[in-house]
Amino acid sequence: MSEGLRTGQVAEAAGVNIQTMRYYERRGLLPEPGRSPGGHRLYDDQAVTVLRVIKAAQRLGFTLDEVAELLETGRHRHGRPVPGLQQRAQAKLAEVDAKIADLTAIRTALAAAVEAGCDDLTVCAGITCCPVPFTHLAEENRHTGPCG
Amino acid sequence: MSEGLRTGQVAEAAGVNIQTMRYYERRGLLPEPGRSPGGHRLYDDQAVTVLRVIKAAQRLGFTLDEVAELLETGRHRHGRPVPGLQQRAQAKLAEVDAKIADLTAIRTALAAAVEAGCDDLTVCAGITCCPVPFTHLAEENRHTGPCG
DNA sequence: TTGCATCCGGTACCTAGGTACGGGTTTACC
DNA sequence: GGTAAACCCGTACCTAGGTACCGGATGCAA
Repeated sequence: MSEGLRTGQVAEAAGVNIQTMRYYERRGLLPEPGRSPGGHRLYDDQAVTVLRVIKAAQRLGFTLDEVAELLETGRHRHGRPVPGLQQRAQAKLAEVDAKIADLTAIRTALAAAVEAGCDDLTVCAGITCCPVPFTHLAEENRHTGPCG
Repeated sequence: MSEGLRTGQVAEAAGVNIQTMRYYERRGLLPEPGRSPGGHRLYDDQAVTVLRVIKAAQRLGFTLDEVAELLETGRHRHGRPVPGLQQRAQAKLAEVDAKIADLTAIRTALAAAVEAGCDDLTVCAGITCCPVPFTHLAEENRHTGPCG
């Protein structure tokens, strides 16, 4: 019976381990799929997408809890009003913006290093670019605090 | 003798644990500082900056190994030609650009969710925005591979 | 010189996020 | 109906990145 994708197929398509899928299911990141009469999981192909989204968000430094939040914000349960969702979404948005800003700073510093042709370079030996990179990133500890 | 900052001061200023500093030192992320006659570490205030940079990069999803690479690219040992540095810098740059792109995708989806006023919304119950968010993020597995 | 805060190195422990193993079903195909 | 591959659940184990604890030494002020 090929009514839906089996665990292995989804895992393969998304490039993750089967055990990882079950782990995500336990953590509530991956919705529980239907089952075959014999108890085998049967996914629809959105599962693959979800998995890829999870992995992408993770690479960007979100924890699994944050990813869960992100996903829920995104799917927002179709019309059922989730209280506080607006605020959480706003907060997430700010967080994402901050990350983009930081990455942009890194990007700039990196691009400068590349452009200066660091492989053979004595030019900058004293200018701003050298002593420590990405300085503007670190000027304040705006991200410090209860780490949340 | 207050010739330089002591471990505790630096840790405090950067918002990290003292043990963590020693850990970074062992990992080669934080250069070994000078010592007092009695063996206590004495840092200059750049150490604080470096620590903050490390933490910022980490929040963006870089591993400590990657951060080390990033830092080395940035400081590039003042004029001593490091072979292959150009290439590594280029690669890092591409990586950073990809991250920015992904974050931007997430940002867009999130902004849409906010703007649609998800708290009371039935409007989109069927449109692209709903079934799974950030779809464009996941369309291909461009990041898949040996995970490097 | 006494005393308390701080630091030292070494080792043990902790959390997040997986991954592997084992013994037992289910599926799918001949 | 037989059988190999894939799946089930539960539990144990692993890596990265820290953190905590310990007994002993140092720094510095009174």
